[in-house]
Amino acid sequence: MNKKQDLIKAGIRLFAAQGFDSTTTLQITKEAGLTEPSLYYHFQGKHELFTYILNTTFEKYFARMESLKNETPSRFEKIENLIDMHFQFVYEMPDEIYLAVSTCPARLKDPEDMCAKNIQKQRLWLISFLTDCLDTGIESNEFIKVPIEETVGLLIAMINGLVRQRGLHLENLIGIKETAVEFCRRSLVKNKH
Amino acid sequence: MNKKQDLIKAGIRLFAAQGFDSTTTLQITKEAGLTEPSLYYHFQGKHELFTYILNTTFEKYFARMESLKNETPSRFEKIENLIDMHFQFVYEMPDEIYLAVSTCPARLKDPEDMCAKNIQKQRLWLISFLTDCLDTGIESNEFIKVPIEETVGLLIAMINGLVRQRGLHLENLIGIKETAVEFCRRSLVKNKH
Amino acid sequence: MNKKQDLIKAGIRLFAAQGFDSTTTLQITKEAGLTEPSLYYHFQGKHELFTYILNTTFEKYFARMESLKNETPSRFEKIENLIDMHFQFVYEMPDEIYLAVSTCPARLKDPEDMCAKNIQKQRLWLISFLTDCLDTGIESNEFIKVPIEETVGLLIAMINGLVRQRGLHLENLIGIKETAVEFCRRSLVKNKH
Amino acid sequence: MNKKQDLIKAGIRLFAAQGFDSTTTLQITKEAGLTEPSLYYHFQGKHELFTYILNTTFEKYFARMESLKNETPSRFEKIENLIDMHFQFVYEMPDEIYLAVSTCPARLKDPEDMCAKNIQKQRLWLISFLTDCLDTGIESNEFIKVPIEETVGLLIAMINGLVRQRGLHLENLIGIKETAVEFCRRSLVKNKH
DNA sequence: CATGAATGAGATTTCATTCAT
DNA sequence: GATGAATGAAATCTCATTCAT
Repeated sequence: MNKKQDLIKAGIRLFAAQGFDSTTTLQITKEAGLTEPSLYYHFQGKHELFTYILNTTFEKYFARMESLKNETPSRFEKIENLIDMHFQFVYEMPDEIYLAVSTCPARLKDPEDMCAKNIQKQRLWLISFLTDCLDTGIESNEFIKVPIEETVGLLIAMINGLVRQRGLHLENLIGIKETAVEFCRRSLVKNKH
Repeated sequence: MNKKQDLIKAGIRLFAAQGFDSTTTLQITKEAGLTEPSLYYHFQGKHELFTYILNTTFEKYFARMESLKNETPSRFEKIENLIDMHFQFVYEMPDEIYLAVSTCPARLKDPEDMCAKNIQKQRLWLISFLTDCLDTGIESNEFIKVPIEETVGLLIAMINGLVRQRGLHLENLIGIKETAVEFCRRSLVKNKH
Repeated sequence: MNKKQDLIKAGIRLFAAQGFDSTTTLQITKEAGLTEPSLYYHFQGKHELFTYILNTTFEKYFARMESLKNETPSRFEKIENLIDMHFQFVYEMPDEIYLAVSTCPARLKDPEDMCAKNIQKQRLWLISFLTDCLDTGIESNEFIKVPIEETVGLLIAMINGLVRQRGLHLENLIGIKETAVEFCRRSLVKNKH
Repeated sequence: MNKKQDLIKAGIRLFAAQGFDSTTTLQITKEAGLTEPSLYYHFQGKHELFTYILNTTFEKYFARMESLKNETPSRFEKIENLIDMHFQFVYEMPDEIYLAVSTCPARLKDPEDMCAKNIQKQRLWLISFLTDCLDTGIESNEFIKVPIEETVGLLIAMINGLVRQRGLHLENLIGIKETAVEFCRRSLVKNKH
């Protein structure tokens, strides 16, 4: 089980850094301290390793997202927690979240591909979560009136953009999460007074 | 010159859709209605074609960005125009802008690579442009006081996220640009009393 | 077309001598005076080369068999011609006929496989041809009364056995064809007396 | 000894069905309910297992053939018994006889190979047995005068063809053995009176 | 006896690239 | 300008075999 974990770790790191096609089985096994054929002992092949990693990652990701649903703070706190969770995730496992958010655009064309399916599922989950937030937030007068579908699209783009930025190590500012949260709060939450 | 343009077009489409490594010279030349060796008549090889496309795209991109500098509306209008320009670009040439914003993370590790250089240049340009906007906007009391560096990072993430979303055809809402602009305006521009 | 023919010839010889699995693409291309990848220029792969050879061979084989149908000698002469044709074929293209008669028992399990289909087609053709011969030969009193289905099975086994023996160079007797024909004649044709 | 027998059985079945090269050690051990390394406990390797099977099979085969020699019926009954024995063998152990009669054309090139040696030995045995039959049968006036060498070749081809046909499950007629025997009898045995 | 884990050798296949025409 | 034919290099994968346990 030890070496299998090494293969997975190496796969996560290399797939995240280079993409699926540019990562060779030799690189992965070398990084795991093994020879090439042993990848085929633990997995059916390169593709199954990738699939395995992606599925595992998405499982973790969806598990975290599910737990957000069950908390019951104010609407905006839900959004805050969503942003928070993504930053938390990217802090704990930068390569995994990068994979989950950014992988395989090449594959998005084939909707049967497991990669496309997960990306789609993630998008639908976020849409459902945020739509619900905005809907009830506007109704309860916590939020100002905004076009819901478009605002949801914008928030998703923002979160994905922030995660990608981090995953690619293009930015590493400590306070950016708070800034993002405040930015959204000012835009959405009605001024008490 | 005609066939060369066909090669470039095919390259843009395929590199954007599949990435550099997953795109083969056969695919490109077939889509251009040619055979493989003719790619080597027009370009030194696959790599030079990619470089050529990326440079051309970034030239167009930077040209548009430069023209934004010379306009002298209010600070927020500058940001609005920046967002606008990206949506305009993604509308006119969806594959090019997707390439410019999202390509070759695999290459980002090698800072000598032209791809990494352009991405870096884009980032620096956006940082400089937005920093200047926020700086003077805050100073002139048009904007509320926000942490500049972080807000700049957030705005870049948002723009990249929006462009990526469109490039991948994950979203196609008509009013999202206006929603994004208003979202930012509410967050940044001081309420005239 | 020259080198493609060389590949085909090498394929015929090697597949006949060693079987499909034991023959490597390197052997084939080397024997054809080429390097390995060129096999993939002319064919989709090793499997397609094999399929191509087998189909071509069976086409030739079936063409010869068809021409036997149109001749109208006595019943026994039809059988004589059938035996003759197989010896002629094995003389002209020993490897091809060996392939046609003996290949790919491993594949016979999958009835969708083109190899199994051709073998099946050959068998059915021979059954139909010989059944017709015996049927009408017995009716017309040229032949003695024999169990038809079983005699057909026997004659097919005999022909296949003779061809295999030759294809494997286990026997090379000049007069064996005549001996076979006379053997069958004595067994089938009524004594004119 | 139990598991060793399972390995042998699996080997017989798979080698007969797929040939030596196309059968993997994994298939064999899986079918025997074991894992790969245990093959190496019981045998030196795949090759030795094959050799072992082939030798055992040929031993049984030769033993049966030897016992035919010692019976002393008429000449034709000897041939009848030979045919009978092969049908008996193919009925009792279809895979073994198929292996004995049809294996490893790939190996026939190397005359040192044990496979080629056995096939050669079988052929020589049959030649000697049948030559003796025909020789004395003709001399004693039981048989008509036929070219001996060629008729022997024909009978061997016939027997091999019948066995192969059965081994490959291409035919399964109940009365074919009798038909074959009568076919030969009519061709060889002098009409009494 | 048996297995989980690993490997060296080698097979098939892909692909960017070249070259003669 | 363009192509048919070919190739070197390398990638994925298979398989008989080994070894520690």
